[in-house]
Amino acid sequence: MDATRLTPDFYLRDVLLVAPELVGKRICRIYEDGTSSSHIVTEVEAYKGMNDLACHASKGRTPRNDAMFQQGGILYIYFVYGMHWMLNVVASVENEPEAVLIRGVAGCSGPGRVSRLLKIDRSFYAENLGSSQRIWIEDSGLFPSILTAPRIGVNYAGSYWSSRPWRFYTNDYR
DNA sequence: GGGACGATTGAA
DNA sequence: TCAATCGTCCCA
Repeated sequence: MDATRLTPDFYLRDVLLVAPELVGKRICRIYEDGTSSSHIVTEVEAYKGMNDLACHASKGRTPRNDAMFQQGGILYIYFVYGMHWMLNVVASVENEPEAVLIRGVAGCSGPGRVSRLLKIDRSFYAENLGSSQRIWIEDSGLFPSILTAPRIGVNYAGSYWSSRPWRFYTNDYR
């Protein structure tokens, strides 16, 4: 079923390589009732290391962001605005805190909506995409055209970091 | 213990 | 334009 599941080495690279390559990949999910779904990733954002003031890791390692400091290939899940779960894929090697926020899949735009669609919650914190039986990412064989833009909702990080073109998306699957 | 704030969303 | 809503983190 998951013969094309991405292997750990895919994630153990710089987040600025991993993030754009995740666009067009297929995110697969098996739910508790046995049903399943898969969706093509259409929009992501890269958060890169302790110097990136928009990245949670810039505040130092805490229980909340610990997953981002771990080896790539796991999920970093957090809760914001009192109501939304954010789904992130951890990239790079241990102690290089980098992650990719999944902002949209085909037919569903917005990070909070994606998590609601995929029924993501705290229980997915640090879930391993290489071995999980309920969520993983597959190669789709697709090669969408990728566009870039500044990241959304990070003005608090200052003009330099908020203007990095680290949002990657495609319009190929609308 | 108290308070500020957020990688958002949906409605006014 | 603005309220909803609460976990996390900093300061006292």
